[in-house]
Amino acid sequence: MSRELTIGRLAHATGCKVPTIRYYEKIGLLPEPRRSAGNTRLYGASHLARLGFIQHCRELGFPQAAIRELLELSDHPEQSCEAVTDIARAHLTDINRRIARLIALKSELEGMIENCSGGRVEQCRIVEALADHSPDRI
Amino acid sequence: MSRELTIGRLAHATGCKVPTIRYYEKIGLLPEPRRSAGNTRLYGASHLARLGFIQHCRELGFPQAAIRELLELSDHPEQSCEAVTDIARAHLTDINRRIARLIALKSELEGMIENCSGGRVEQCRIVEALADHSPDRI
DNA sequence: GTACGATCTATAGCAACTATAGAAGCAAGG
DNA sequence: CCTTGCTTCTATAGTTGCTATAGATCGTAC
Repeated sequence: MSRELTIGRLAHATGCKVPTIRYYEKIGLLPEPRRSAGNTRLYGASHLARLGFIQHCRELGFPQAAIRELLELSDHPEQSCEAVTDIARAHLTDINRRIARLIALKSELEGMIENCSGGRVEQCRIVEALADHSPDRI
Repeated sequence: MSRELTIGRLAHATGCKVPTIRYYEKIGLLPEPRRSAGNTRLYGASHLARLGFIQHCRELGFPQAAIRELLELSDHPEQSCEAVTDIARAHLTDINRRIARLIALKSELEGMIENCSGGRVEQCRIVEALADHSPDRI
């Protein structure tokens, strides 16, 4: 009769795995839901929304600490949203750093692969390049 | 009188941290070195080279399993280097995937930040966007 | 009533380290 | 010779973000 969800149904509704939901509860991202007589977790609409929020943050790559702050902020709608943009901007900076690094790796790897003519490991330019380690090469 | 290195000197020579060197030994990437009378690890030139190889692989983002294979291959120089290029190419594919994903995240984040006019959390477009979770949005 | 799935708890594992605690070694100065 | 102080040693726990496992119990359908 109730519209409450068991953990399995919540998982199905959000695409989040069951152990992950329990994990989010354990680390305090998701509040503990009420339990049925038989000790089964029962979730309401607020849990569904909050888990959706968490998932979207995770998909965007926000670390747990940032998600914790964002949830805290969204729980206090009367505050200024400056802190929210700060978190988002910090994350954006981090993403840009990671992109730059990956692009550098990409070209180094491509160069290595290109130079390899496909003989024996003995003459392999990839192995050679990997072995040639000078600390400030990158 | 010997040119052997203690773990600290090896760390200094490679820029790798001392616990990391012991960790690489524990997981079998670096062979166990001989010990002094007082049980101190003593490394030779081959360890230096191998650690350099490992570090370069790590800098390029190769996962442990790939490094293990690459080391194995470089220990057998008479084999064909096809397996080496396979590993490198697989890693390149992975890097490209990660770049694509990060660029997508970057634009989503940028869009969210741009839309935020900086009022209260209540009206914050970032929080709103995060709360709006539809599974195939990404 | 019984069989099957879902749920429960607690624990261990993954990558790839880093940090900590407490003991023991080693080199140089007084 | 002995102390001071740095290294090194081992073993263990913590990090992030989960995933997997074991064994017990619950809920439901037949």
